[in-house]
Amino acid sequence: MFSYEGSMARTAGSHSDITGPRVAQTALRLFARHGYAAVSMRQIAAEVGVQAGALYNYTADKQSLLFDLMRGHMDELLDARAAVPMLQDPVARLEGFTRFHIHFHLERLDAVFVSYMELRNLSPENFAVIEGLRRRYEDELEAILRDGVQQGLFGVADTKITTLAVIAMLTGVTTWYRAQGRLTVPEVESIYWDMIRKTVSA
Amino acid sequence: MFSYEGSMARTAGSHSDITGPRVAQTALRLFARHGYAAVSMRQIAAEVGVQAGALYNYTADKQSLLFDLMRGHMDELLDARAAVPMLQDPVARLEGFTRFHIHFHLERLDAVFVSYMELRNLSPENFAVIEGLRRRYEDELEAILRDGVQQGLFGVADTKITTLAVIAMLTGVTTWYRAQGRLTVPEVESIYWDMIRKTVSA
DNA sequence: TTCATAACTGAACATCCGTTCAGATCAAAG
DNA sequence: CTTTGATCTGAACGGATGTTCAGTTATGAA
Repeated sequence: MFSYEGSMARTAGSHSDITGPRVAQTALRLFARHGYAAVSMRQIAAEVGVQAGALYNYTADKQSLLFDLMRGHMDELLDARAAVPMLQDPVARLEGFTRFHIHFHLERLDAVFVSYMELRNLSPENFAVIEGLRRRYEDELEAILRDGVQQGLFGVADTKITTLAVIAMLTGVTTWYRAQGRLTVPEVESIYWDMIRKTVSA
Repeated sequence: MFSYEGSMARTAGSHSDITGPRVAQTALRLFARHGYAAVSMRQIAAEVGVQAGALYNYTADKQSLLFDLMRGHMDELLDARAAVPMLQDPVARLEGFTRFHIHFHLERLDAVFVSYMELRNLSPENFAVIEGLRRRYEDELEAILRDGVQQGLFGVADTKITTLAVIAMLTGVTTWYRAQGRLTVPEVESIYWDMIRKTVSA
């Protein structure tokens, strides 16, 4: 009389609409926490609650898993940005960009972390894609600064460098902000906007 | 009659004063390029020109290799900073800090990259040590800002946040600056100082 | 020239890695 | 109830991982 508790096949209640997103969420969290190279497919599978082989119903390989997460993040970023109505005044546009950048990134700490730290773990072709999307996002900021300079509203020595400096300052908020801290997101936005406003002032 | 070209022991010309530094340099370069977790002891050994086992004459284990590199970098940072004569005027101190930070970091791109990206690969005890050193460095900037605010020279809403924002902006220079570019290091220093000066202006 | 020791090799250890796949079981449609 | 396809298991693949160590040779001092 033998009884096998562990089955060797499809498990009760299993459904790709549930497992699929769980694979992505779990991979994102583990990649953010420990790094892509340090996380094994078996670890991801264990946290999802399946065997490692089952992951390959949802991704072609580990590299695609990383790339799809980063690609999805960048698409979300550009889509969300495009959904904001375009303004005219460079100062208002810069304030809008600043506030958008901060709250968008603070709501996606894991994705931001992975999208920056794991660039070197992308294959060359995948890297080129992500890099292109990132560039597209930064180009808007550069355009804002250029327009502001042209209209005599901003005092910026080098537009390209200032673009990267502003992005670096803004993204840096993700290293210290925690939701349970003393400041709300809008308060943080205002503090950074005050700094950025002065940084580019004439 | 047999002849063995490959020896099984100490190689001609081998000396720890030469191999030791080469191990450290090679590990730093590979960790910066591919990440700690993605680099194997055998890869490091191959680039140094020894077998993997020989590395253990120079480090207790892989974790110590990483920690010693980061620890060495932070010590260098604090020592180099301490060697600069202390000034009185907060504005002059902030300019000095800005210029120091930029050229020190631009001269050590690999070490900067590793010291930031590989924090999560440190054991908890090692992490605490590095974190403490980093905090000590940032504390000087915070003191400068606090003094400047007290003397009415700076207009800063939140000293702690501004400290981190300034550091983030400054360190961001390492992501784009390359030695063969169009700007010299002093020129880059001046551009960033101009931005920082305005960022904290009253 | 002798000899201690510094420096390294080569092999081995147990364990982990990403990925594949035949087969088993479940879910859902007919 | 039957059937089809979706979902997962468990085992296996070849190879890589960090680390240890007995043995071997070069070095440099005595």
